[in-house]
Amino acid sequence: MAKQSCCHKKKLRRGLWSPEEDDKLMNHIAKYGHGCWSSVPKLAGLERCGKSCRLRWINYLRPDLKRGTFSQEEEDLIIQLHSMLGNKWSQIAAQLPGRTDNEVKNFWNSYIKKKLRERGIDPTTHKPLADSTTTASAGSGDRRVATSTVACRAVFSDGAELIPTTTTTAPVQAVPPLVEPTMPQLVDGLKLPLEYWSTAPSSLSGYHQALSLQQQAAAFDMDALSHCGGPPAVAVPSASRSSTLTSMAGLSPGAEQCTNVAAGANLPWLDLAHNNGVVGVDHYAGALDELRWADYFDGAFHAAAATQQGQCMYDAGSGGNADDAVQFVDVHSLSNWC
DNA sequence: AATACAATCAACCGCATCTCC
DNA sequence: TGGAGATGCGGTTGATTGTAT
Repeated sequence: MAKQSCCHKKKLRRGLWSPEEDDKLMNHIAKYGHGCWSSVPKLAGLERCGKSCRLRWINYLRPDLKRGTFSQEEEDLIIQLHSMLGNKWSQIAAQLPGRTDNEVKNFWNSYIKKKLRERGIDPTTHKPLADSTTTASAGSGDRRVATSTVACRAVFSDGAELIPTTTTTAPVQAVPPLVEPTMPQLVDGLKLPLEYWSTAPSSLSGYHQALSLQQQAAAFDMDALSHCGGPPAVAVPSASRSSTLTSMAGLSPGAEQCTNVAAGANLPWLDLAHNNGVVGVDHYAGALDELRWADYFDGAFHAAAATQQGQCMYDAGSGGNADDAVQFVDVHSLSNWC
């Protein structure tokens, strides 16, 4: 017999929400906040499970939701972020104010995925389709092997294609091993230009650029991580709490310390640009682990490696059309895991 | 107008992780 | 320290809506 959900077990209502149910949930949260979700349905007079209430609130009722169609800028940003983060929908959605992970995921699956395929790009690997199949079949454990074989056709959001005349084919073994960085190289100022991911350095310069940034990371001031009034391990929340960000931006109680989340999607404890002290990375090893930087840099290093191939899949390279491309990723926002 | 097919999106499910006792 | 419950996430499903024939 198939395992049944909590709603089944408790014989609770399932399926679409009625306007009356929405009203009840809205009114309850407006008055009391959601607090413990499992107690919300009872307190709000709903025959739903807490999980269902939470989902309804996050995906539909939250007052800060944007709704409507995605703009070209949002679409470009989603593609960029997906190339770096993969299917980390909550993290991607955190960079898009007013959008939910579910919304972004649906948009990706129903629209962007198809669009990329039509342009000959594998939506999973963000590499040209034919090429990604060959590299995938190689099944190598060394990601640099895969990226070093990427073809150089770039397809941009306006449909333009760019086929560079030269292709770097430096043997992989000639490249010194990249040590996966532990903390953002994104230190220099508040915003990281996306040109970093899309510039076309020659041969090994991309590697050296990454290495240089890696060295910067070693000198990165992470003391700022504790600006929220506590040791980093406490102040820096887990990545798995990312979606809490957006709910905190809403009406939930106890969100005072994060009110600027709603305004600018920035966290006070991540106000890195205003602190120039230098501490060792090891000092915050625990916090780093919590932040799952590896998840981020796994993708980022893909992109850095791709730069060695003169590859710019989506944006700024389209003849420098700045209007069409998302130029910056807010570094702080990339760290918005609350 | 009726039907079939495709696209969209809200909601569910199962699992992983976190928190509390 | 371990277990139970709560929470969050990503994948998937299914109902609804739109479009083509």
